[in-house]
Amino acid sequence: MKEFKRYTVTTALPYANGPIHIGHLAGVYVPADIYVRYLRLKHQDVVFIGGSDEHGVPITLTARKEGVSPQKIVDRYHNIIKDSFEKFGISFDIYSRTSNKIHHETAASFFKSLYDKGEFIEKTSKQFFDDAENQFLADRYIIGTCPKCGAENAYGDQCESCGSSLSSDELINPVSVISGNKPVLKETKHWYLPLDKYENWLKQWILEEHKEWKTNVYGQCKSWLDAGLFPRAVTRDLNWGVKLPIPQAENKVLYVWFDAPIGYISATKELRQDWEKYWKDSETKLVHFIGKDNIVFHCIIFPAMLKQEGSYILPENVPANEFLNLEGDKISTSRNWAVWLHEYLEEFPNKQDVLRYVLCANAPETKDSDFTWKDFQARNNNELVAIFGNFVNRALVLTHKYYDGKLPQPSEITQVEQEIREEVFRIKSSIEKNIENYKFREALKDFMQISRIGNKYLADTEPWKLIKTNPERVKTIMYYSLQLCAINVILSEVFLPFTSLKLRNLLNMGKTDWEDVLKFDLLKPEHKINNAELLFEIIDDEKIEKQLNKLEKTKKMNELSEKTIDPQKEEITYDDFVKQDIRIATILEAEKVEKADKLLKLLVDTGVDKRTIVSGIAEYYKPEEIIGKQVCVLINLAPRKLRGIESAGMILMATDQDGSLKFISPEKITQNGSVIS
RNA sequence: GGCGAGAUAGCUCAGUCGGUUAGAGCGCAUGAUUCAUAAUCAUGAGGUCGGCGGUUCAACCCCGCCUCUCGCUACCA
Repeated sequence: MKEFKRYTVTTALPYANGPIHIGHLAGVYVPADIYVRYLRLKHQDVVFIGGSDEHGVPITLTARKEGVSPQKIVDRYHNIIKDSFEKFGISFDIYSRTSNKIHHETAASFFKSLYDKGEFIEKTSKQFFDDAENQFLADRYIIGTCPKCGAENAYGDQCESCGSSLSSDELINPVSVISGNKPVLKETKHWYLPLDKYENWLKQWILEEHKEWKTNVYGQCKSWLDAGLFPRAVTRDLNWGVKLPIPQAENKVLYVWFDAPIGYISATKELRQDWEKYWKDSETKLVHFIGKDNIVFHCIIFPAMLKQEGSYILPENVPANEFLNLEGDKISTSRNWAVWLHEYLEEFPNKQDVLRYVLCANAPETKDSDFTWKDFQARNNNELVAIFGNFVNRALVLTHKYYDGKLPQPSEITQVEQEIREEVFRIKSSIEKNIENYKFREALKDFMQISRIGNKYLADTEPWKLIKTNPERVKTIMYYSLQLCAINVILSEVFLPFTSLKLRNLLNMGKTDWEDVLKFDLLKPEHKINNAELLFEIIDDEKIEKQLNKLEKTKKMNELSEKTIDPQKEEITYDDFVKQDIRIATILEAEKVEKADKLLKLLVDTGVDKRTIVSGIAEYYKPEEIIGKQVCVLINLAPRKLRGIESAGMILMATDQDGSLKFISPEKITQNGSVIS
């Protein structure tokens, strides 16, 4: 293992288009915070970097919707997010933002240095342009009729009605969101990062030199690298973002994925004059904490940028987590299926550590995991209250009862105490090993083991009985119990910072560092401790019910909104309608199209002729069960090649509420070629 | 269709290099206990390690095929 002099730890920049929820915390910020708190306790030189990602199209859309400037939007969410992190004790050295001047300068000069080296490819392509507003339109700025489900108001990149991903040139009747005008195609120039050129060294660096990365991360990278990389545009036509520092690039900004990771560097710059040693010295260990959606950016694209720039180090590890579900369903911002941090803070005041504990204990380290309120309650009541809180309380209460709150002078040590010392030694090194290998769930279990040992110690030795027969022995027992509490102060500083502080105050304990864990004299005889106070309180069913009801309500709201029927489209004339030549036809043959999940190749008798039509219905109909079926076919639609097969027409389908497709068939057998009007 | 990750106790998850009887926490059952927030401690029940085949003296682990879940990707007129 290579030894490092210092650490640069970054966390994915949350997108400032909404508040943050437990998924963010569990996947990225809690693990990163544990890692960093641990390093600090070991007196390592570390910078812990976070910040808001404030550019990109969705923010401009929110701004437009609300009729305010994008800066207004990001100011709002940046503050909410920053506040949530602070209140949860995520101990960033700096929480910055990409709308800062220093970031704009850093990102622009990063681009410039790659540009000057000739790293980019320039390409001209045609994109939609709004004449009235005199600007190019991102996919998200174009709406139109979805070519798949016919819903209006589909975005240029995705139809929210049927969920299919689109590209803006597919939309029927595209309209500019900004002016309402029909956009025109116009040439525009962009700069591309030729990732394909870096394939060789990326393969060597990841696949050969970083086999120790988590399997999910390594596998995902291998998948991308094996598939082959392609040049990727680093610029966009937009006026919200980092302006290009080159001439003839009016109204062009850096693509948000290019500027966001540079935000880590800008924030470090903002934090420290000597920032360069955290980014350019090979004795620095760079670690990116992210969610699995970000793997390709942090393992392939950002490293490519850093390496080609020339002066930067590459990440040593990218411990990406999977996703956290909520009560069995995917967390979704747009469907409001989430536990928002700012709401939790209000509804569970002073219980930050409970959530930190639950999210760490059940973190999606190796696969998606599920947050349930029942589990939250159980872990609080059965683990934090019953094991940790209870042990500390027992030790404190007994000390007050027998010794008026002063540590007794221990007498002889027995085999039991010797074994406890050995266990603590073992636990400490296990926590170290687990944290250093990003196994925070295991490390947290190790930590709880201290209190389990304590509870067993008390149950086995029964000081409340011995006090009558062997008071000298009790002194040793209580002394050792309190030392275990003191050890908990140090260990919990990593996982449960608020509780750690509270316990430290209860014990009247001074400064400590990580290695003190092995000392069994952190508290000296005669040392006075404060009155016992509970570290955690039981969470009753009522509180949990309340949360479940809240989610139930959200579910009902969503169902209601999903049941809304698309509004009627704009009026057309009879002439418009009769342009479509729709006929009754019979399916003669049907087979699956190879290497396509959704496609069936059909031979239909339209009455006019027999023709081949490729249709995206394979998920809903098996080829053998539809032969002989009569359907409606739009026969004068311009033919188009699909997967290499010429498709002449379109089978009309009804899209049901769940997105499934159903044939429109005549009620009785009807002559093929019959006109539908 | 291609690729990646996963499937182990009722629940949530560990399982190193192939090696004796597959582990933990929670939950459950029984007992002990009363210092402690009905908390604690001990003991126990509970497993075809997703399915089928193969390699091997020996497979949760390696290989092949299949099923299901999640993700990336192609495809959608």
